[in-house]
Amino acid sequence: MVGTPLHRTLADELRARIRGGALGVGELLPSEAELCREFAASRGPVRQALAALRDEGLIGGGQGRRAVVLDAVPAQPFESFLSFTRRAELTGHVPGQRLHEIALRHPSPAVAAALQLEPEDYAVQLVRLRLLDDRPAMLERMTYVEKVGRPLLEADLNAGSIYALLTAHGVDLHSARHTFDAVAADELDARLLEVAVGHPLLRERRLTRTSAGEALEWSEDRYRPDVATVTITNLRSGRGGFARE
Amino acid sequence: MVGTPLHRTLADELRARIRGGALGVGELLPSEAELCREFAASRGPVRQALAALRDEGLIGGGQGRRAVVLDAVPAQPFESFLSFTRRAELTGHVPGQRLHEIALRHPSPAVAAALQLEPEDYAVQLVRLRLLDDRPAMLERMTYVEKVGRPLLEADLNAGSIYALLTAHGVDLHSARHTFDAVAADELDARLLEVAVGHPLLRERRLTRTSAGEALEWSEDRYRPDVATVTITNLRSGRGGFARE
DNA sequence: CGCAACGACTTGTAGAGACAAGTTGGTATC
DNA sequence: GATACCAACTTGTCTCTACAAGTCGTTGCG
Repeated sequence: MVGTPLHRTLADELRARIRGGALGVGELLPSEAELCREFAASRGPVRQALAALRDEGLIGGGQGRRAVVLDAVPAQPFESFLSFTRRAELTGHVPGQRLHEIALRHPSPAVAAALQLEPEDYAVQLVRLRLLDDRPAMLERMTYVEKVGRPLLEADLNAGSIYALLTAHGVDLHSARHTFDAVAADELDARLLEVAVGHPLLRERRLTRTSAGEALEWSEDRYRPDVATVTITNLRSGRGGFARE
Repeated sequence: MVGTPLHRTLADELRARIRGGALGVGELLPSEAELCREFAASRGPVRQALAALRDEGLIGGGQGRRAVVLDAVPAQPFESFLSFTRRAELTGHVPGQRLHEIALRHPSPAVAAALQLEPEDYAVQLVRLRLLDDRPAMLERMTYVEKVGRPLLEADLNAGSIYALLTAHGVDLHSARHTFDAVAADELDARLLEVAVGHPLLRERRLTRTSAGEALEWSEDRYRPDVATVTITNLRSGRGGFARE
């Protein structure tokens, strides 16, 4: 693999050992010096890789103490935050989707402003109905900046998770800002979600950014409250979890 | 300050500049080389400090590009998660409240189950209207286990934050689970929030626990979506922030 | 036997240097 | 004027060195 930074391949290798069971929970990792020898690297990249695993909650440790494997299956708060598919699977439901439309067009001024786009820029917009156990659960209206959205035009959007597709394309999803409120169902909502016009729906508006702070995606999701809700758990000190069900 | 690592004081200093307004949102940070000169440090600690701010979502940037301030108000995860009062103050609004009723009674079976109470146990229940800038914003129906709720019976609930009152009494609030959906306004909602019956409202149901896992509080809050919404920020690796406005 | 001191090992912190890779703005050319 | 190119600047990555600070097992003394 040419082009991938050393610290990254190192982190991937260690992650694989932990997930694969070569390093069990509670076991000690090799010391930094040993890792340096093994991978013929200096301490910099080794420490960078270990810091990454520490951030993910995979390993712990402290000054003077070797790093220890904490958990083989780390919480993936971010992934489950963004992926309806992943969350449905984790809660034992069968996710599904029906693409309503996909288009390449100039977004409306409001959406363009959220994504920091110029009036002449294009964006990929799609409307998709999400299902839980074959029942209409959520209607998502998503807008991607052109560069990110291009691959979606050729993908089979009835087949899988957009989140998985984007990360597979190397898209750098880093942070997301979610705003929740309630709205009355409009014409389209009512038809696709199979409720009456005016029925209360949970609305989630989301802006997703890269680590550089560039906006990538603007999404407006509307949930049928009797089929799907959004759940968050937060601790006084620690990472927050997130779930949809 | 003896004993604190250089990269930490550096991060603190930069954080202070951003929060204090010396570095506004959208502004570019000094380059790494400039920071090295200014603090007479090498690039190591400087980069460590910048990485910390990046993790917090305060700054962005990329290879070849200077770091840029993304957000001046970093997440205050737990406190702002629970306190309407605190959040309103942070966003520059004036919070208010009008107590509708407070009672010591046997809770309904559903609420008793959520709080793991026996049928003969008492609980303190209150209904309170929350205001933002004197406009009705949210109606909260809260239930506390008797031991925790007792002090509330004697407190002036029109004056301040219950969260602040409880922590002042040494109550060990540790984790909270929030579930969001949408409901139609009922009779009481409509009268107090000044909307029509059937109007869509954002509903947040919350179960708060001690660090030992005992349930303390069950709350059902209903937001007027045109006055108040709920916002969460989550990062790929790091704690999620939370805000109401 | 209990305990303190020591030493080997480990991670945390910091400095300096070097090159790669990306961005930006100015300049020369067509 | 539009475009291609280049040079300066900036961040990303990596190496090497050095010392501080913490952990832990061992050793020797009381």
